[in-house]
Amino acid sequence: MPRVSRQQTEKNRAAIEEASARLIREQGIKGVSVADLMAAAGLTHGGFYGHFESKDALAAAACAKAFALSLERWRERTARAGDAAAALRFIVEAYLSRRARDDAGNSCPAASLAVDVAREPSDRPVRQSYVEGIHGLVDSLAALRDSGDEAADRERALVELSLMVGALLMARATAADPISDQILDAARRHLLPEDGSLPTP
Amino acid sequence: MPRVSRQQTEKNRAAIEEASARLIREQGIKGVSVADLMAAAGLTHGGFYGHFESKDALAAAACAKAFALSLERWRERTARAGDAAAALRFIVEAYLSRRARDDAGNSCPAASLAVDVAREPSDRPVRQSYVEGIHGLVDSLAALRDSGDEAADRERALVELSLMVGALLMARATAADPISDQILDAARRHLLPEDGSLPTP
DNA sequence: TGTACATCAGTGAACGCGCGTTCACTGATGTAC
DNA sequence: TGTACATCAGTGAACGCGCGTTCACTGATGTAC
Repeated sequence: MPRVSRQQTEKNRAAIEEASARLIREQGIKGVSVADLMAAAGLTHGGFYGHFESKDALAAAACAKAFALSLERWRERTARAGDAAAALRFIVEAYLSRRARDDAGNSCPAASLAVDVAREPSDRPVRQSYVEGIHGLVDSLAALRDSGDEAADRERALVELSLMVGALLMARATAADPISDQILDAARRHLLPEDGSLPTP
Repeated sequence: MPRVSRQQTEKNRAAIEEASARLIREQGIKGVSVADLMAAAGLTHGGFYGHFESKDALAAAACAKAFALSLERWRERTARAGDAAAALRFIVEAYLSRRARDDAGNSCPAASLAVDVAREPSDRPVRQSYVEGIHGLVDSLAALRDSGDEAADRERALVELSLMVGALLMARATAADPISDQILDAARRHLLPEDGSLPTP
């Protein structure tokens, strides 16, 4: 059934972006085909080029979308928390949870897409999306400190995000081995030292 | 020129493994073809299945090889350093160097292969290679502490490796943006707090 | 040590398949009057 | 408001291409005597 209303067209485009944001985090940019992505949005592959110039262009849009979703979730957690310390705790605990490890498609693109983006040639638009996304997350983490020393807050945020990304990715790659949980727990205790032992999932 | 001596056959197999260890770290397991890998070893693609049962089996061997090379390099650095603290400094500085960021093919497989391995189904042999490799690196890092508290040394090693992996991967994905160097510097200062500012590459 | 021959490592064409992208077509949507 | 028609979002077949894997073949290596 061809020709669809403008409203529906926009919905379809959004559906392609959202499905792609999930699928490329799960399986990688090269791991899903245009036909896969369109099918996940409930469409057939032929209409793809009416929405995006190329698969590269979609990858950039999907990466930006994934970061936007992550940042939004961080903001919700921050709003729900009483203070900045509690907000940081919520963010870290969710980031390093078994749920996040086992559901790459809904977790942080800074981690899930890092290697894909690193392997893209430097002129590909997805790299710019990734850089902007990292800036957004780092600024957001640094703002939680607000110690007065802006440089120190930012440096701390860079370390926090790096540790979370590394721990999440290694935990994912070693899932099924006991070291996977140990990595997540060690990273969480390091970031939240007041934490004693941990709640089981 | 077919039929080659047994010695040459072994050399060829080693060359395939070594070329693959480099290329899959650079471009990913899915990013290089069997023909690419064989060509990098100076051979044609048809002979591949005389050496390996499948591309999956090669990926596992190449991953193991990459970890073995990394561990060997850590051991050389440790031997060259006067004491354990100096060894840790050598390892961290090399790990978080611009050189390592810009040369994924020769740097730590714990980072370069994390996402590829995480996306492999759990029955693929490369996952076992990765888990064993991580155990080797963690044990090696923990041994450098040797504080008497084995559990604490190991937990610290898990945090150190996670931070290095995350920082290296994010620095790679953001290369060309100033934040890339800032990530490497922040992680290094966190791991080597006695470090003041840094030598430029 | 020398000879005859079986072995098998490597070659390159070929296989079926899925990829990103293009395009003629369809028919409901949006618009001009 | 109603009608006639141009527009264009989505469909599905088709394109050239590269993938992992197979296989008949080649001829130097390794071995039996």
